[in-house]
Amino acid sequence: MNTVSAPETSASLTASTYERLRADVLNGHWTPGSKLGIEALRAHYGTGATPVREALNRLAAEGWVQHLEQRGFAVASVSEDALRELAKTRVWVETLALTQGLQARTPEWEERLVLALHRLSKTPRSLYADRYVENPTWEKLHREFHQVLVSQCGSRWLIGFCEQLYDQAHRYRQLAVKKSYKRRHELDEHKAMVDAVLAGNTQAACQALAGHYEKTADIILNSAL
Amino acid sequence: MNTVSAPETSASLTASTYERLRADVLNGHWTPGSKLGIEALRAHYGTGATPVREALNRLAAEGWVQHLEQRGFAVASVSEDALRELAKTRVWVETLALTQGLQARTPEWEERLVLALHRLSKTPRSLYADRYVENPTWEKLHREFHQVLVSQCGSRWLIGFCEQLYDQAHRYRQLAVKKSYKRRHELDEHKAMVDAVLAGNTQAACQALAGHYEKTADIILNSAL
DNA sequence: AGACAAATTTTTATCGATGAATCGTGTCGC
DNA sequence: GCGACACGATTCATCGATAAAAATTTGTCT
Repeated sequence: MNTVSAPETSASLTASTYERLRADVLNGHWTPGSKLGIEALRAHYGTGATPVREALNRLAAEGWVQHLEQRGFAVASVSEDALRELAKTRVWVETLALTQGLQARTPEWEERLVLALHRLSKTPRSLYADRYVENPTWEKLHREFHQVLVSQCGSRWLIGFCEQLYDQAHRYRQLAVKKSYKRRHELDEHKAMVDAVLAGNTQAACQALAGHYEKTADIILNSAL
Repeated sequence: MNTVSAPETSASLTASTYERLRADVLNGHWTPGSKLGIEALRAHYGTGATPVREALNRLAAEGWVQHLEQRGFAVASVSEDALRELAKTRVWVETLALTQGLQARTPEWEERLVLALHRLSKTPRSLYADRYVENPTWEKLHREFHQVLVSQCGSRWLIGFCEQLYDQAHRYRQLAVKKSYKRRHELDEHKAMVDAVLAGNTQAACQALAGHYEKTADIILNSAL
């Protein structure tokens, strides 16, 4: 849709530090609960304290890091309960978004959905067949697929919430995958959702969606966070 | 519940600047769309540029201000469409939260709700009977009431979303009230919700809730934003 | 040894100054 | 008359230095 990457040195230092730091929290590079000392980050990302601090403030507002008044920042912690709550919320909120989307469905949306699924199906989840190595393309397309799924709901707020929850869940997935990667037929699950949407069957679509998220949460929980 | 105010010089400068700035955006002190120059804010809040900047970064992440790369910050703009979308989303999300809350209802929750309504009913909306002057106590209790209403849903995410939406709607209300204040029987509406909840009637509760928000939005829209 | 207090080190929060980009304005050429 | 360009004035983003807090170590006394 629009130009994709290469934010290398483009934007402000704050912006690029924010993105890198965020990505590093998301993919588990910084362990949940661990302290994010200014000096350490400053050195790691090769900037001054100001950009680091501003980035941390944004991330704190978004809930990725925790700000302890007068004693710095720490990576937001994780817990089994929090994951269960997250999964539950996702089912609720995305069911809502999907239901609304179906009530306002258009051929154009259906086409975008089919296309997103097609692209996802053409991309392997892992870079290698024998062992799991994260495939950035798959990750991007997967996020896009879920984004399209809720994009028809007609509320930018709701779409934003879904994205937030997606990213939160993504972190849990990343953390789990580091322990053990479990093969899975997610393509079938995605296809089931699309089929239900194309058939205009709200109930089936929501059920597929709920099943998908519950399964994801179970897998993560079983990998012993 | 806990100590309320007087964050005067207590916390860090960033924290207090954040709170004050946020409050000023919420109650319309800074006009939507207007520029928030660092120097102006620095002077107004009597601090250095750093705390102002960090506060702005948090507010940007929360959607209260807009950050234009390399050209500063501006108060998030408003529009009729945005308000309609906001109201719609509120109905959806709070209906969801309320429904879930009712499915997990407890005597303790009902008591908190009754109490919140009682306190609200004892407080006048305006400080004066003849003309409208915002009553901070009423504002606080009103927010609390709506918070309690959704607090039983079992998802901190959902509760957080509801609060975000409440605060967003609050800004629109503040902006509208500056143009014209319209007397209204909100107490009856609040009572209708509580009654429905106490009766365990999910449908009636959600209907009352939806009506309440739609009416609010209409009043604001009619005051010619 | 354990508890407390003082002294030291580390880290955070904030300031003032500087480099860098944007904006405004006036001039020149067509 | 109007757009391209250059120059100055603002304003933003970032740095290095410093004051203020917290954490850590050391030292003393019971």
